[in-house]
Amino acid sequence: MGFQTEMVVMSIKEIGHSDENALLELLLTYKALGDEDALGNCSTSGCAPFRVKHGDDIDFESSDGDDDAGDTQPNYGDYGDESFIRNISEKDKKINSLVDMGFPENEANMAITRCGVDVDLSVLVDSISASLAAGDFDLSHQVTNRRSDSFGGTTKIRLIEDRKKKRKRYGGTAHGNQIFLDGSHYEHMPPPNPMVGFSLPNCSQLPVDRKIPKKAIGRPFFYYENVAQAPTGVWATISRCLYGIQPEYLDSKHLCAAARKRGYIHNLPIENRAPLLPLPPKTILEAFPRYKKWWPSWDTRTQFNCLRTSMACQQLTGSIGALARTGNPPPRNIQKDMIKQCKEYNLVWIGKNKVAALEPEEIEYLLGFPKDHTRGLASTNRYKSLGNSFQVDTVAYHLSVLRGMFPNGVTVLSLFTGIGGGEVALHRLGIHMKTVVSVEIDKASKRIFRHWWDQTQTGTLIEFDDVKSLTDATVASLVTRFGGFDLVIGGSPCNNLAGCNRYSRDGLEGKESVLFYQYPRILEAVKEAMARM
DNA sequence: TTTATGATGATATTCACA
DNA sequence: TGTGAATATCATCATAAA
Repeated sequence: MGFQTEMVVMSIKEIGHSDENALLELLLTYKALGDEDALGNCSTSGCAPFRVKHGDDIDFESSDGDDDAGDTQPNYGDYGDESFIRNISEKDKKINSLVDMGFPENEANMAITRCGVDVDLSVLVDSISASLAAGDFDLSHQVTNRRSDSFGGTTKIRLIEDRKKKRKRYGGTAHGNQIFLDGSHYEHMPPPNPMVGFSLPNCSQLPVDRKIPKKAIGRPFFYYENVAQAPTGVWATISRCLYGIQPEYLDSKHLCAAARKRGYIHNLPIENRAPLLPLPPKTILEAFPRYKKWWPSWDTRTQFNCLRTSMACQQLTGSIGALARTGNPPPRNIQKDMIKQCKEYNLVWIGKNKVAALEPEEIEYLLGFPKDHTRGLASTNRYKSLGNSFQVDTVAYHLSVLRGMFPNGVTVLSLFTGIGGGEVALHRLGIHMKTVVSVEIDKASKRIFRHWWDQTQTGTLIEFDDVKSLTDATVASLVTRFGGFDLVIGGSPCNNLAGCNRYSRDGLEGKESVLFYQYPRILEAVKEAMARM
């Protein structure tokens, strides 16, 4: 039948999800009317409750059809219903449901294999959509007249599947986008080179063709972050779920001494940004002059690579020290091997022929956190929490535009707070936080953030553990209580997106990274609640 | 039970060169 | 412009040690 996800969502919103026959009947009606007439032209699918109307606005539809009174469960796109699957095996029933929605049976089966049989139907829909969409999306940020044509023809699907099998997961050639025989290609939002965002401190404004849909303009401002080099198609999906706004890709090496290639999607103004002062050092030896004494001339590094969550082991640093003693200088081929390891693990020369990993305090400094911000945790946990955090100077540069807009302070909804990189950025900008509603599940990170808050802030801190437990009803209640939010900020888990994950780089449908979908769900709940104020 | 350690590639981009 | 080599990457797992 070839129904689009949006069509399914609209139908469910209209009649609920307990009446399968009525649902299918309505879907058929939509189909008979023609996708475009019923739904508008749509080039989306990665996130379920995303609907594009005719014209130039992009509108979200809340995934839960009611006002969430008494809503206590995570419900983003939740139209799975146990009564729906009562009489037959869960897997078969879900496959049948998905096939009835127009998905290919093999894709439905694969989605259940990927996501498990217990997940909501919406998760399976999103998984299949993302999978199929890889070869079926228009790249434009704007709404186009290109019809999605459901999920493409059978031939195309098989072609995509064959290609996927060959590539195993997210692969591709080393050169450019995948081009199919029919001329289409995978959705792709390659980061620019150089990765300098829309502007840099003390540099002239770059010409930026930036379009923000009407509905996404203004309060609440939002700021979303994740790794720039996510698997192909991930940023296109993220962008679609965040009003089609193009990511601002920026490598923090342009603001500090460590690389951190990240994508940021936000609706903040980009004029009149101001960096934190003093500007942080941009080279290793400016940041840590004491290492100059031991730094060999043949180690030509001037900046660190990405500061990650785990450090080099002693065995590695010891073996590099031994290699360093093979000559003065060591043979070129040995130098090459050593530099390769030093780059990968961000090692520094702390003595004669002696390298070591950066200390947690040094990483705090490079990332723009106050000294001892994470002190109190075991060192491995300090590395982990820091590796997962923002580079404060980078984020502060983007958030700096809020200073003039909210002279009396801001009310913040902070999702995936971690150790509070966003809040530290606001604090260092001199922006008062009247209230922060923080959502973070990791107890150690929560403790770090709470201690920092108690020491530096006078505003109100409200904490939640899990984004999934922050229901639309709770969001509405918070909006009423605090008069809305000025800023919704957060970077969702990158575990399944990061290139260094050798085990579960599963994309946005991965176990942790799937939490991304909570961000647009909650953001939209905030916007809807604020619209009712 | 918590923490530290060492081993575990694939993917995608960048760059040099023909 | 096309090709191959070089390079970078918010990680995870099993196991040992504390």
